[in-house]
Amino acid sequence: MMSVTIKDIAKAANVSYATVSRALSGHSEISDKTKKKIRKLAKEMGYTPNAIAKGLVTKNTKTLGFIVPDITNPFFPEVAQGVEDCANRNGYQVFLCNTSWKLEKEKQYLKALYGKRVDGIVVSPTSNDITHLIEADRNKVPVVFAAYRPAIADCNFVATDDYKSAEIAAEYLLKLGHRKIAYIGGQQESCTNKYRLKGYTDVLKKHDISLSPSYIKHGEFRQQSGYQLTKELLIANDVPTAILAGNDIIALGVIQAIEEFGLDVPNNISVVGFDDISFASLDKVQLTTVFQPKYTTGELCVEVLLQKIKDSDQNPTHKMLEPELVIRRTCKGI
Amino acid sequence: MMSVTIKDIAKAANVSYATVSRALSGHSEISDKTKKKIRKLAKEMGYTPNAIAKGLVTKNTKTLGFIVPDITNPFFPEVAQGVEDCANRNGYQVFLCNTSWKLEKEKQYLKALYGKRVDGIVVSPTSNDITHLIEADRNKVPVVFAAYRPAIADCNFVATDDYKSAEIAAEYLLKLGHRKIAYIGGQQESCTNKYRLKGYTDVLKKHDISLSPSYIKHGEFRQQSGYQLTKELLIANDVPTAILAGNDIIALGVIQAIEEFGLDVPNNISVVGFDDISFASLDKVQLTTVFQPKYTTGELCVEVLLQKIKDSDQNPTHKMLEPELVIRRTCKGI
DNA sequence: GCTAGAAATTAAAACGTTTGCGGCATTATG
DNA sequence: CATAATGCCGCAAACGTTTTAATTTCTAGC
Repeated sequence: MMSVTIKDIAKAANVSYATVSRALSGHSEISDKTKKKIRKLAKEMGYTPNAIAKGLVTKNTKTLGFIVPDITNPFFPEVAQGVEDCANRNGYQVFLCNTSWKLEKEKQYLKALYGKRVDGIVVSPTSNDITHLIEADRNKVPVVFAAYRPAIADCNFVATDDYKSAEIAAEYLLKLGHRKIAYIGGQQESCTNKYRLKGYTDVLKKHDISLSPSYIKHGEFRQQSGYQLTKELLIANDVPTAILAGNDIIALGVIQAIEEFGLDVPNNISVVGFDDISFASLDKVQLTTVFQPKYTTGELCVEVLLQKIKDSDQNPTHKMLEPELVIRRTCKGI
Repeated sequence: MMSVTIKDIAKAANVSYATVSRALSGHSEISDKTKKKIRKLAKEMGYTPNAIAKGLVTKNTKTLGFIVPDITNPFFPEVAQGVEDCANRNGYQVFLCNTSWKLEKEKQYLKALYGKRVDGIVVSPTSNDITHLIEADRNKVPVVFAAYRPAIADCNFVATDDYKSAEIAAEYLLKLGHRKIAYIGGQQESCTNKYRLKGYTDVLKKHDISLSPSYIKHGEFRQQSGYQLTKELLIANDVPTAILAGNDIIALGVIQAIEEFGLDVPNNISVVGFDDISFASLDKVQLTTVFQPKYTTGELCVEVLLQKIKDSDQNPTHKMLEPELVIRRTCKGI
């Protein structure tokens, strides 16, 4: 498995290896004749440039990292697709790193990515503890946050306005006549969750609706968690007429629990989610939810990342994307 | 953003950089005293080893590539999870490459991965044209096929027995009394599809059931494709009583088309899929399907890959995993 | 206190590229 | 025809590691 190097070609062509390098890369003074000759030779010999040797001298690897908390939630593959496509279009490749919502893994991956000298990192953080990411951004490698709005101003992010998303959803439920609206969230500490929760509580407050603390529950951004939490909620005596779920897969769990409990969606309880993952639009599901531009988020992330790579001391970019209510069949007026 | 190197540490510690290297890597003769001193220093100075420089000399990058056709199909994230976890456990990282079912992209990625000198590649090929992958495996970098059984014997793969899967499904449908069973497949050329199709046709033949060619349709492994093809099927006059879908997401499209057509699943038409993606078990969906051990597939792939990396001239490994019929609510007896 | 041998350290080469600088042909200029 | 300008190309250093061989330092035995 000995691979052919630039030196082998140089020997075969009887030129210096500087010449080979120039012929292959193109962007240097070299005669057309030798360029063609060498390129032909390289092809014949089955030469594949060693990107890692190249990276060592040029100091860039044309590689990005993408850290996600849960590749199994269809939300992330869709943004990953955006990340990947855009990176690819610009000649970059991406390391996908899945943390399974574990901060420790996130830290490990960050270190590994930096060790591999990726040119930049887009990350959808696992928790609200992002000090390591900020530190990396400041001293080591450009970072942009995906689908996450950091509390600190001095960093790049592109996110959908979670606060507004929750407002829209809550307002919609209110308009339908609901007053007893529960919230089944994901990780309580997560930024996304905080904004959504705040959007929800603010709207209720604005309409002078007192919210019972038993109506607010937190777990994880997982179907199982939504299921479990909803069960607990229903077992308690005061059943709500509507449930705002932390995201779509939670919503799926919520619905499952409701129906298993013998109640109907939307006749007994209305449910709305967030994200609009592809399965939400399934005929059988028809989940009312708040759309987030997932693919676009991914694309924009690498766009700002590439900007940052090109010009390292530009001002931080913040992109706020617009959510959109998509009404399907899991909500009903009272 | 100047990173600290081994030389900086050497200077600070007043030793040669060979010593630093040894102190950090550990597996060489060095006194405990200097080892501790240097490690402490390295930490203080915020040293992160440059994996790419290391890769250049050691000839391995502790990096794997994983090429998938469609990250958006939940089947692949689950095997990706297996790939990633297992790789991670063994100190490897993985490049995720998404081809969107495009052969050209697959070739590009293969080249890029080899350029980055990954230590191995697991690939779920996009088409049945795998010559480039075989060539790579022979001359450049170990390759193992995931969820794919190559026609050529001399290569590594781990796959679920697609032929058997289709047999099981078809037998089940027959047992329920169905005789008019259609097949809505994915890419016709794909290996997976061929085996599943053959399993299906063989079983029908065995039971002396003539199969109308209009009952066999091919498109892509996508929901939209299943939807479209089923519409065409239903418009023609001879409506089947059961449909075997090429995989679960196709099945979802199939069901959608059937219901939109005014028929009911399973009362008018039974449907079975393949894979058992997580959404198949949704209360609202309850898709009868043939389970494939997705996570395990991923894990096993990297296990055999790591074996192959360790011992490059060992015999090819073939792992055949067992499918399993999971009966839910989309099938009914006649 | 000397020496043999072991243990710890250093020096230097190597990995496969890119690139600045210098030199040699070749062509243009007067 | 001599010189200047230009175009191509080669030399060699550099990137940050690991590792082999050589060298120094230490330890122990006498």
